[in-house]
Amino acid sequence: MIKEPEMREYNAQKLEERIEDFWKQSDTPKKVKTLRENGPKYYFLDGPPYVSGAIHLGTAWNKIIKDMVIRFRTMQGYNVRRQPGYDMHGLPIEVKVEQALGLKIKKDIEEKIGVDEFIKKCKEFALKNLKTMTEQFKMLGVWMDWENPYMTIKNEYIEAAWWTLKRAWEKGLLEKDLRVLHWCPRCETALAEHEVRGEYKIREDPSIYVKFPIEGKENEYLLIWTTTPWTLPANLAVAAHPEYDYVKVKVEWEGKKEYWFLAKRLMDKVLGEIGVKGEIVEEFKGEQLEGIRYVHPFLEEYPTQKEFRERYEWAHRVILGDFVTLGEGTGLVHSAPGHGEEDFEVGRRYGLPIYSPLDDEGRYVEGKWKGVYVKDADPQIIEYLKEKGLLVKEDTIEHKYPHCWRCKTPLIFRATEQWFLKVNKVKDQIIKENDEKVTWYPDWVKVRYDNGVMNSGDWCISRQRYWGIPLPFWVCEKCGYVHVVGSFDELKELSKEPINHDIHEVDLHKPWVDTVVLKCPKCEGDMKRVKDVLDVWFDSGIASWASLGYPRNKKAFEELWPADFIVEGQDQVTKWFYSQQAASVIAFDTVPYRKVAMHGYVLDEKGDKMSKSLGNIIRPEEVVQKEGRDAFRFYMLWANVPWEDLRFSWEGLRQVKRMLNILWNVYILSATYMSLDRFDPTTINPEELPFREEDKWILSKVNSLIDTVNSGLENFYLIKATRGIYNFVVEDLSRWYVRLIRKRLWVESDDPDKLAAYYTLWKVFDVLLRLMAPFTPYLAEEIYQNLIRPFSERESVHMQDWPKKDEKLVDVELEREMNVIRSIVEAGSAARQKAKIKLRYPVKQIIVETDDETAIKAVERLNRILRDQLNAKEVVVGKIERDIRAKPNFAKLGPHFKGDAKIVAKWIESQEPKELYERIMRGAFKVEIDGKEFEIQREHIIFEEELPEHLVGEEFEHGKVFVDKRLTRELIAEGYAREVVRRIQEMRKQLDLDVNDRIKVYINVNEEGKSLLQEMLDYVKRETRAVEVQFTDDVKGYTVEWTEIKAKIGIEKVE
RNA sequence: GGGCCCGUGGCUCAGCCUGGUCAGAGCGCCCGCCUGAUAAGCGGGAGGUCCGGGGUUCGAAGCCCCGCGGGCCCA
Repeated sequence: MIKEPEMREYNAQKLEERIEDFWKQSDTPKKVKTLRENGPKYYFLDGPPYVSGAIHLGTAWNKIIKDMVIRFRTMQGYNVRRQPGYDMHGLPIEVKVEQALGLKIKKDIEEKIGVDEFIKKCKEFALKNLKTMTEQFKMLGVWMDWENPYMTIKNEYIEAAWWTLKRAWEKGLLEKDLRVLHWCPRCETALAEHEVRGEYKIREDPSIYVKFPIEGKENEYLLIWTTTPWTLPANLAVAAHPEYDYVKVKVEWEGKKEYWFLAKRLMDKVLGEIGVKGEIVEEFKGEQLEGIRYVHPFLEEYPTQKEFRERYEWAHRVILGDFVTLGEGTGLVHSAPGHGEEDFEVGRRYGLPIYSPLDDEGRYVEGKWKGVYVKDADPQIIEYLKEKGLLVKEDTIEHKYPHCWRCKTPLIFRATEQWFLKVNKVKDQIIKENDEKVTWYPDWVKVRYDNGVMNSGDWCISRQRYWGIPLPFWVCEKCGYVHVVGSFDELKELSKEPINHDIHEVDLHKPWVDTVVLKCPKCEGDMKRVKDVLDVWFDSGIASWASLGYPRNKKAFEELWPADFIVEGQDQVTKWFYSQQAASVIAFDTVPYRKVAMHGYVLDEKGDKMSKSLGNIIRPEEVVQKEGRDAFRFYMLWANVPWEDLRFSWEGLRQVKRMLNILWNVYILSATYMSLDRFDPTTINPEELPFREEDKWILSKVNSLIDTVNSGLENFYLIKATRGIYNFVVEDLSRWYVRLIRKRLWVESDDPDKLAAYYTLWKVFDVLLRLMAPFTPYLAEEIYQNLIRPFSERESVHMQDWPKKDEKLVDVELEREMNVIRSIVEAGSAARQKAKIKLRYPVKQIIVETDDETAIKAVERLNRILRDQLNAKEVVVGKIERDIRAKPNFAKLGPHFKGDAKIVAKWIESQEPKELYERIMRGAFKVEIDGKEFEIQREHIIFEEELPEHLVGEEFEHGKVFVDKRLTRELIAEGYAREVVRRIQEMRKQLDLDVNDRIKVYINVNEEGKSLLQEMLDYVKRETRAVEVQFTDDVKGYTVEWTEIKAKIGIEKVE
């Protein structure tokens, strides 16, 4: 049976705690899983959050979306895989652990702490954060398999990475190569493209113009510009664009005549900056400069450069490259193939050496500045150039420069040997597979994605660090043969010393894995593992199969892969969305997911990013504690379209809370009456109930709502679903349906009319709660437990099936008519307000003037609702005869007719208004007045309707609504009685009387009031449950003086 | 510099795909109403160059082009 709710007010915190207990006690999440065990499989893949610490609103948003999807699909009957994942390796953790241990430089790890200990600490740190984050996710009501998350640090996971790399190796998509890459001199490791993305920060650097003397010429120089003086020692060429125009200009420099070469278009700008005047003496195309040899500025200081000068045909010459731009600089670009990507490429074309005389910490290993850190060398180099007379101009520049994503050290470009996945070879296939198999939400993200793929190069996967998946590459010390190990078993097989453990008894991380020496299959020599670990982005890239335990366990993979759905923030478009496809195409020749959705970032109310420095961080706990989990969840899915950034607003959250509160109130109302009447929907045959129009209407509406929510969820247009629910609850259910049926609920005894309303309400809840369960799992459960559970076998709303639309109940025509009725009621209420007749006083007649067929039908069919809501004795469709008055509009006449305005005005006043109205409505016309011609326009005349005195009108969308404001004595009596009743009700409430308590009423009122009330005595008694009403001066009991109605009223409870 | 997205009342956002119902909602503001859902609820009002400029069209917030401003991603 439905019980009277003991919690009258919506207290989210209390309710949610209670439901949390309920779920725990009855083990609901597990039952939900078991229930769907045999359903069709649905592979949801959790993008693993990085275990950096506590979650923030963005992480919360992400998991809220995921949980909603999981619950939705589960209710649809799918057997949803809901394993959460955690990304647990990588530099961010290493950096934090280094800080915690007080380590300054990379060597400290090996020398002060030891790799073993360091790894242990990293692992502890990662596991500790995992635990914290899991608790936070649980707090949000996210139901995932928290006991069984996939972790990238598990041996099986590592094995999956090894297997994948072996696949790449076998397919020739893995190679070791010397290339120029971003390098962090603090972390002492190479960084991949995606790690540098978004890490460009403004910083100040030197900006210098330097002249390189041209060999064999007096006073002729190539003018170059650079912001990285430290790369000059490694300079090997100067690049020019073959098609641009270059000039040789004559300048006065330090009292001497000199000739400088630079791009024509940049001449004025550059010479202006330097502060010299120049005169063009010759012009060339860039290609004509090719081959000019110059004297390297540090030829003497760097013996290696001297060697290059001898050995390489193209060293220290002008070379050609399309990458040269005229945006800045001189159009002659200093090129150091060991320190720049483009320099590297063009250097390769000209057969130049890749020279990068730095150690891992960014210090020169030879030459004049040997041992100096490159950034420290900048000023020294500038000073030295000055001494040599080669520095033309010294300045500084603010520009964007890449920094290490974890330690914020400025990065340097450096040529090193690294391991690469040759993504360039499979790019086309990635795009093709993506095109054919993946649906993107919203669809334009796919364009962004494709552009990203086309722009990306090979993937540098090696890191010279510790906390990561060890690269499974073993190299023979004797013959250099490389073997890629694809599994633990393979490792055992090839190991020189027998490994007598199974996979769970070892830790595949460093340092253990480095102790394993393999026997070279070629020469029987010792093979040792390369020291590097894997780029952490690769870890998550293989999640779709590694999380399933593949390849060690094949079953789950065969049943589930590829993933049906993934969803992450917009920063993952070129990261996780991409790394997964790249890794998967390499391993399986196809993409690993079918549907992918993108969401935005969470910003603060003003649209700024939340950050510690701005002090505008809002923690998920704070939100939950203030407004509750349900409101939080619903809000995050309601505030805006999911792919845009969400400006978190407390005001918006409160608005959602208000909606939930309204729903709660509707529930309290329903449950209170239903429990009082011991309502049981299972004993009722709905076929026999006398449903009213409003019942049919709300049932139609709730069934239409199913469609709305479905299409919103299927298309990841989440606000369509949430706003649909919001509007239904607030507008349809509370503001309208409940308002219409209130009186019916008051009727005592088993009235079929009342039962129809109960049944309707119950049915609406039955559907609505299921629709809301994925969004507000707690509230839906609470109401379900009282209202639905007593009559259902499913012990939780989350075990219910997703509602299916009942076409029989949908009546679009009725929905349309009800819309009209609502707008008529609104207009009628507005008219009443104008006439100053309170709703408590009935009016005689309301006339609806309209030509609209739906409106006419609606007024007929739903007449009772109109009369009821507008408190009118009669509502009819009709036409009001009215007069029109025409007034000259002086505001318009004046400016238009100037001095003649008065004549025109007079003419307007003299016309028959109705004729004038009809004439002007056909368009402007000309008229002759006093021999002059004037053009009269619509705006020149103000038409006023003159309604019959007793009517007040108001427009609605299909016409006008008129209220007859004549009050008869009968009407006044009724209204006055209602005034009195309302006051007595108020007093009953103040006394905290029970709805069924009987009372005696004493009224002291003037004769007029008394006589009015006496006509309505039965009504007053009935409404207030009074056994007796006495008119007396001697008012007894609980007494209140009501001045607004000039009466003193007393009431007494009758035992 | 390139790609994608966004720019609608004081604020937060719908509407744009499929051009034509005086451009909608909520919050805030002002004025009322209602009262056994009630430390709630409801109605009305004021408030908008739909970022700017061109174009297509009988008609543009919407479609096209060019700007401006913001975001993300990439150079």
